[in-house]
Amino acid sequence: MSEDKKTFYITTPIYYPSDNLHIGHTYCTVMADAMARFKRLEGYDVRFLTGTDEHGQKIQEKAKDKGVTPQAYVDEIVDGIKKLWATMEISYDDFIRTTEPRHMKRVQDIFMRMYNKGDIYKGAYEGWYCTPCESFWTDTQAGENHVCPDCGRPVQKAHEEAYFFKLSKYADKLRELLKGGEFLQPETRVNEMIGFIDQGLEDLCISRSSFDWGIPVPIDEKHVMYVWLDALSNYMTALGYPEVDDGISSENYKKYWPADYHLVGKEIVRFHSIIWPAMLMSIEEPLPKHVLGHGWLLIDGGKMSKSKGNVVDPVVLIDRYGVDALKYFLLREYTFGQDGAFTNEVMLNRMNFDLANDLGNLVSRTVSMIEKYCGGVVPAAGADEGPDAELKEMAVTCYERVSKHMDKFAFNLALEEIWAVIRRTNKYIDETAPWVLAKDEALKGRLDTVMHNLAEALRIVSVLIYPFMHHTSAEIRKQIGAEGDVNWEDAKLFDKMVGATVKKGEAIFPRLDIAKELEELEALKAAPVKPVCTKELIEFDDFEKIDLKTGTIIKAEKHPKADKLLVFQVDFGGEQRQIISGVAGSFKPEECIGQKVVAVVNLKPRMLRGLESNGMLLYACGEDHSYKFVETKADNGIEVG
RNA sequence: CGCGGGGUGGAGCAGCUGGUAGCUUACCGGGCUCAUAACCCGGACGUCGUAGGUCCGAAUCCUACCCCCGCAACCA
Repeated sequence: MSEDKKTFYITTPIYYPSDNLHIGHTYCTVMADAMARFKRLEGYDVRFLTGTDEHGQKIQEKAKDKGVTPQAYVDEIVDGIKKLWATMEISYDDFIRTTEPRHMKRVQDIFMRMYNKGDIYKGAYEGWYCTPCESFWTDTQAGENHVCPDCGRPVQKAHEEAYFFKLSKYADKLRELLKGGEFLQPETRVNEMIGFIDQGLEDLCISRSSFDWGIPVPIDEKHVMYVWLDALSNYMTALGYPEVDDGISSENYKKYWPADYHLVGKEIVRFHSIIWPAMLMSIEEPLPKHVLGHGWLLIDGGKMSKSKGNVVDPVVLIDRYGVDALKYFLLREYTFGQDGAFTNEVMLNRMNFDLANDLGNLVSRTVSMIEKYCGGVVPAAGADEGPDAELKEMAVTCYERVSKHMDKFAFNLALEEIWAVIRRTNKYIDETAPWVLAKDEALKGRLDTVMHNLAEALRIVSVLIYPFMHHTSAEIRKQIGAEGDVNWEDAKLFDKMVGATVKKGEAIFPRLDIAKELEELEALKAAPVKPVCTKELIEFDDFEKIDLKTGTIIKAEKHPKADKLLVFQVDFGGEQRQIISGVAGSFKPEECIGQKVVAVVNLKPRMLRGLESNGMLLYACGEDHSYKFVETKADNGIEVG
């Protein structure tokens, strides 16, 4: 029997353990977990994979800064990630780490398959090199000013020998794949990807020799593989593909590949819908059925980032509100594929209104009444009356609506349907007014029917919410006395509870004092103490070389050919200069006029998009690129030192 | 003309394979007392960014424009 079960293979991205995970990673993993649990409940043979992508320059550097080996560095962070998933009871079947031998050997094998196919060639990769840091940077990383993102010093254009994958060769097939309409969702991403292909695919650089924390290229020991092959192939290597001589069977590959769904963030949709299928085309293996790009959780209207200090730590929220409340909120509040605003207030509102008021309170009042009116035992029902039929109908058909939404990963709508049943049940209590029935012995039969229906409705709810909140499901079942394991088929029935013994327990979701919680959450996120000095020490002579002078901006305008640049004319009391700054995001030109400033005036002149900049204005610069002028009260042209 | 997303009652969102706008919350009024000051009912509040167009009919399709926000080869 179980041999014939339909399989369902779902993956999350493998996360990059350069820092601890935040709520965004949790969001993605929670969705995958809910889907995996749902499919298991529906009877599928589910394989759920998550893991970590542990190689690369950034991790090598972080480890170096910390004075540990890269392996030791990632081990510690991965340990934290696994603990987080354990706390949240993420039901993954396998956790793959790209530093594991089972993965590395297989990636090398995949490389060789592509190489032997003639899809990999040696070429030169062009980029920017920072000699003091010995780091290689891409065009984007070096930015318009061509400086090292790390130390801020100028970088030189440089060539690095590297291996390339003939991505361009697959452009037509990829376009066809995307136009098929089934592969990539949501659909809005499809046009984006086709547009990207249409502007011309370049071959992909897949190796690096400027760092060595990676999987060695099998045919050239000077190189390690760049993220593409290394990370993307995890989805197969974890299943034991390809067969290599290490005793791990590829049975799982035969069974579960191709993947049903790769769940990914919108920023890596491109890699999963272009590079990944191209790789698979090269090694002639089946393509995943679907790539799903989910949206981001935005904080204060912007992306969460460490430098802004607005990273939301899931551990804090779990400690305070519990795993289920957090999962419910994440799944209920946001629409798959779209960005959503995360605020503590939105979260606490959901927890209070939906969980405490609607569900928690319903459980509480139901169990209390059955104890009070029926001696704690769920009675048999009499004939339907009044709203009985409507309640039953809504409850026993809810699974259909939930399934329909889950097929589209519309977790929010699935939960909304379940909550419609919960609300209907609350309403049912009002309509039937059991406390009135209880006063008249002649109405005992009717009272029993109502109590029975309430217990059944709650039992169905306990089944339906299982994939999303299995603890809550269990707690409800305990309180209403539902026996046995959760079974999807039971969501279709309305007569399982007669004779069950209810037992009032703690409130499953205590009501929160939102104002107080908001205050405490705010206090918790008190900014971590940052060291004042973040750069290497310099000699006094080095400092002496910098010529700082005061001045006043007398003219300001946008750079005609650049979005981020403002062109200032600055008066230094005698001499007037043109200085360009990348601060268009922080100021409007007109509001800068008359601004007193401090400038470095012995910086070598530099052309910026066709206009010369003669010096540099000083700003207090937030890491999120919000600038504030360093002001002075001195007259123009005064030496600063 | 770089690419993309979005602009819907006070707030946050859904609707967008076209047929006179829906959900949660807040607000006002009422009901109930089994329950976690919860629950239930009713009400007010929107010319669906702007201007055109297609159509018997558009928030939903087309065109132009305005305003926010991301991305521009690796931060879910």
